[in-house]
Amino acid sequence: MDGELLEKGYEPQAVEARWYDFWMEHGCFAADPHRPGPAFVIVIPPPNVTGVLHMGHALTITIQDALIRWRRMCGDNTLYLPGTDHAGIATQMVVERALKADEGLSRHDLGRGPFIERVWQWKERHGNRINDQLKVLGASLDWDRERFTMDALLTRAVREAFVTLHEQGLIYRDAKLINFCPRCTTALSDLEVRHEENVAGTMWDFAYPLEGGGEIVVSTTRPETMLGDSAVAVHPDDPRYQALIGRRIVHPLLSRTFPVVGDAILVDPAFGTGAVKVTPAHDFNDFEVGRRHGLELIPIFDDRAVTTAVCGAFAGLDRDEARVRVLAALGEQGLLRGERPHTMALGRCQRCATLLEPTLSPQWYVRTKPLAEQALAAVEDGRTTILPESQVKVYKHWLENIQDWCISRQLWWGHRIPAWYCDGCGTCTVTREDPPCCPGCGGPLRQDEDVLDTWFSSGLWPFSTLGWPAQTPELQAYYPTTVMETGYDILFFWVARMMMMGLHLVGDVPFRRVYLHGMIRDSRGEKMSKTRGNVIDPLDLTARYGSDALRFTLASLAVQGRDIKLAEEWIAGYRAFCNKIWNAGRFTLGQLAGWSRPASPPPGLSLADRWILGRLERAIVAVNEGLANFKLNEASLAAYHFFWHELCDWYLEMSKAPLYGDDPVAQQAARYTLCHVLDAGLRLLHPFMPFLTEELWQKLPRLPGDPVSLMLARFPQPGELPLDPEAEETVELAHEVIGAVRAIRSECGVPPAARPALLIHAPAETSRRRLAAMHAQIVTQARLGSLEVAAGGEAPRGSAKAVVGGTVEILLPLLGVVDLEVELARLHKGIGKTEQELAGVRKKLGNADFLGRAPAAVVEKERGREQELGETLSRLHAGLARLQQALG
RNA sequence: GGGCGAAUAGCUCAGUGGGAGAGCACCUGGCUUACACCCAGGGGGUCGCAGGUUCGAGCCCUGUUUCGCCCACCA
Repeated sequence: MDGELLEKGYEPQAVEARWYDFWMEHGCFAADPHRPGPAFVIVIPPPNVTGVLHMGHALTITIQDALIRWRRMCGDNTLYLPGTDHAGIATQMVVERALKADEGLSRHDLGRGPFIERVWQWKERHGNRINDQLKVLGASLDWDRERFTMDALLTRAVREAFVTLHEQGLIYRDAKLINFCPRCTTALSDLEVRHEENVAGTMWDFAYPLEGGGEIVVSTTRPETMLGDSAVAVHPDDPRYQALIGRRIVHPLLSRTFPVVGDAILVDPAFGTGAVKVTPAHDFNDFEVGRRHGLELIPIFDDRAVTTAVCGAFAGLDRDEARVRVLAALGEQGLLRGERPHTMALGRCQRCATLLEPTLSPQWYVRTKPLAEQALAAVEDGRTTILPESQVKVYKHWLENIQDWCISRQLWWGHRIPAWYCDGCGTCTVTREDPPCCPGCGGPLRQDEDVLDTWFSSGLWPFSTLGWPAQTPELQAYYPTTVMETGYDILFFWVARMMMMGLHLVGDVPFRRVYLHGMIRDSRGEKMSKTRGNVIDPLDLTARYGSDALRFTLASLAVQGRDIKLAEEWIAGYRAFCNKIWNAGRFTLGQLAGWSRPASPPPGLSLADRWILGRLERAIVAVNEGLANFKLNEASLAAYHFFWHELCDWYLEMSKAPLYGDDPVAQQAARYTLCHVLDAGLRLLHPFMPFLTEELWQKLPRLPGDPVSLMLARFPQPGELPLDPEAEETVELAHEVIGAVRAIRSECGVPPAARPALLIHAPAETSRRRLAAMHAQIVTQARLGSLEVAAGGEAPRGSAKAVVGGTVEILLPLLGVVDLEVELARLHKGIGKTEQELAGVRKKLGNADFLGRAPAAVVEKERGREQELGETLSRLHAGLARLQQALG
């Protein structure tokens, strides 16, 4: 010990700044696939390269890093692998915006190649900001293994996956209806559609004239799509319309005709007019009707949802204009039959909120059914388990009803689809290596313009990052990974797809365990969003409270399956806890200055020493169990409770007597214990607050063989400390006595400076022995002038009374010190409470059914309570009588 | 239309069959030589509602109300 003094108050900024580089320099994060020991692997859910740290990241990092640090300290061969996602559409939009703002150019002005070059430049300059932010949080990631989904290595994996699936017939190209965003001008998968419910809209009725006279009235929320109608459907059994099936309708605004068809699947005769206009090229249901009846597909919108030439006089209009003009034209012709308010559901673009247009377009798809079956089986047979368990149902339901996955996007930034078309012979070539010419006719080729859905490459992440398709040592040592920790919001987007891809391509599950954390909300439970203005910035919090406090807060609030309502007061509270730890460290280091730490316990451990070691053992069990079961709240709170309310509140105070005293044996024992429990406490807390614990641990006296960093030190394991029930009972008794005296002092208003004489009557010899052993501690902690313990006798006149454990009487003389009336009221209250409790117990014991059917142990326990409460009560009554005597 | 979750102290939440808990807030008293980011003491709850199972229910079952989320192609 160099005698260096700590600052009085804890300043997280200074402490937290100094350790990350230290850990890096000493290679503390580095994984080695050849190392012995069970593997424990977490690959980070890759944040977007464009991303800035938000609360969700802070939570995910807190949980993952706590698990990784814990297992690393337990001796596992850990790998925590970092990396980022190229995030196709998001990144492209960011760079496009910057391009527009800085140079007034669109991506089309630049052209594809130069634009992609710009995105790379942007990524190099601004892209990895989030990595530095992860370091601020203390994430113990192995940066030498950092990956990016567009790296050459991962691009190779994407190519391998695509070609393999294509060869197996699991990737195909087809022209069908797809959700298309007219603003992003790209197709989207079903998952990227944001469903908006209960939108206030309008339902219009209008009449279609029938060829040869008559009309049929249809209802619609999208009148403009009538420009693309190719049928009106009615129910085949509907007597109103049966006769009309097969007749033709004359399009009132365009020069064409189309039929009335009977379709029992689409049409509900009870809804609206019972006749439905059919637009096969812009509605998913109508598309199916079109297939069933061989109807014409008439796309009326281009990829920006502007009406095309087929709309004749209505060409060149956006969707809203087209609606207005069509309604006007129908009105002029006297065909409008009414309108009414109607609530409906709409699909919007997840990214830009634009109303999606179902559009007919050729896209690439993954045939998901066979993949989903494997993913389902792996969860059913337990190769992968999902926590919280409630999410298993959600996972299964989605996979059981899965639709084919549209993986092509009309973007520039992303993995280009490895398909080449020959305009000469019309073939499509999909290969691992770029083909120089058409393998069919030798003619020139053009590559598919589209890129892959970002989630396609994300789906390969657990193995592409480990070198797949090459059989690397990493893949062999670390696949399947151990835990996939992420938010439940991307269960379908990501988790389910990794399961499908990993099982199919690598042949084993990508992870043994899925742990899905909840969403972070504001203190009122609302989603954080820029528009609401309720976003809490984790970096702002770390700046003001420290990363340790933020991490500890998130860990303590992380209850399985629940969203987290985050209020700043929590963080402030755990900031105070950091200060508490700091000061406990300060005290300890002050006491241990110049002391050399023995490797094994010295003789003469006091009761207090043995007691705190017992409490430590229980904390060790709870923290390990909590972490093992992904109950971070239980683990962190167990460590918190031990450190503050057992170590600081009681042990530190009790240790002062031997530490300050002149008995060298007692002093040595106290120093040893103090050092040991603080060390162990820091280890238990380290997964949650890595910086502060490292700072203090580094200053503690070292043992030979100690590693360079706390993060490499051994995590306390259950069963290494002997339990000492006698010490625990003795100290607990003393605590109860001290608590009773303090309560009397406080409630009766005994002046703080007063040092009253305490008399204890304890009929049991065991109690007297225990109290004698704790004599000095009781005197100090209860601030007494003297303490006398006797088997029994007369209570001093005018004393306050409390009873501990049924028979131990606490007698504190108050005559002439305070108003005895106050004590009288206090006693009455205590008696009332005890009576109430006793009545409850007696009621139970008076029930024959309870005696007959409850387990013997439970009955025995209640009998014990009855006796203790009864004894307490009679002693309190005696005290009351005596007090009334003194008053009367 | 299905599925899921929540409802416990003023607030935020733990507590999966036997004595209602934590943190914050509140009240009282204390600058006691680690810490006022602290210490000690205290007040405060018919555990959403109604039934049921059980010797015993905050916890299990049924129904119900309110709130939230997810999934779903009703014009």
